Amino acid sequence: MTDGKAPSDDTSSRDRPRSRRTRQRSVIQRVLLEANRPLGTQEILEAAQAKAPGLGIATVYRTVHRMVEEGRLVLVEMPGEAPRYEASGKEHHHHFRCRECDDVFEIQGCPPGLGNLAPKGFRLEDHQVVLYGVCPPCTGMPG
Amino acid sequence: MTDGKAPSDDTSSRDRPRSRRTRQRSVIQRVLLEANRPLGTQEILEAAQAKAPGLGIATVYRTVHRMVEEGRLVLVEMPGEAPRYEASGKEHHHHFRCRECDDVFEIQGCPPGLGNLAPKGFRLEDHQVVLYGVCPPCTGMPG
DNA sequence: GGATTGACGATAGACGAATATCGTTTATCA
DNA sequence: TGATAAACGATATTCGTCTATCGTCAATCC
Repeated sequence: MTDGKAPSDDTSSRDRPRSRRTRQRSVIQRVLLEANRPLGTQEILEAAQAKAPGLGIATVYRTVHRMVEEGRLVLVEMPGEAPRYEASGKEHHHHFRCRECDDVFEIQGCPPGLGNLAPKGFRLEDHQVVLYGVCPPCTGMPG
Repeated sequence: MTDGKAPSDDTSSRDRPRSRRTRQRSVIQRVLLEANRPLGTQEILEAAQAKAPGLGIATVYRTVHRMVEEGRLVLVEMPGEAPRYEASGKEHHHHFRCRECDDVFEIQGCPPGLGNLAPKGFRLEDHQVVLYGVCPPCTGMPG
């Protein structure tokens, strides 16, 4: 123990310094919460810099971690790629990755029968489905 | 062009030096081809060192890359983890990752209805399903 | 058996992602 | 408005993975 401030046992908010509302932080939060798809740290940085010039990568990491801890953001990992982050609270869903633009999109729904895939003896707790292909814009289609 | 040796257009075997059959290489190959699950480079190293003491990590990478190029091995990537490799030529399948021992197992079968998951406008080309849970040994069950 | 050279092990270096550090800026509140 | 310290940007450092280098070893062929 280094400092004994508030005797809070609540792990999710154990005496963290009172947070401040800064321009950088709100811009990053808006970028993430308004995006309808998971974003990587570099994407976040670029989008945020458009509205807050000079914003640094360290602030992106700081803010993203904070939001994950607060439960407002969830980590989205695609095979072989750096982490992305998306707003939490959405319904169970999966993702589609476009091989042209590398963007990741949310896919509603979940294939039935997943519960029967695991052989006898395996305790199935969770699953993840990743679809690969080309998104509408990249196929040249309107929507 | 830097050197114009043999005028071979075959990409998969363009004038590579004649390969030699060494103890290290055959041990690594055996480890991979006899494993019934994808292995990471560190796993490969440890398993191979049991049969070829002193074997180094560089040889693991060299051999694995060579086997991938030769089409005898395929890359298996799990979200947020380092690459694994498994023998190629198997039927279409997916993987189960045990949260206890971190091993990855092959899962036969494929959930139906995957083709209908992608919304209109998305061109679906491929997919990957990852199951998470606990494998039989780790549940304390016999098999 | 001896020459040739592919393959080896050890390890330094490259690489991308993430974290730690530190002096400066600025949100917050008395 | 002024004091306080949270948050900032810049950047050095760390970390894990992978590659390049190089002197030595040994598979292969004559």
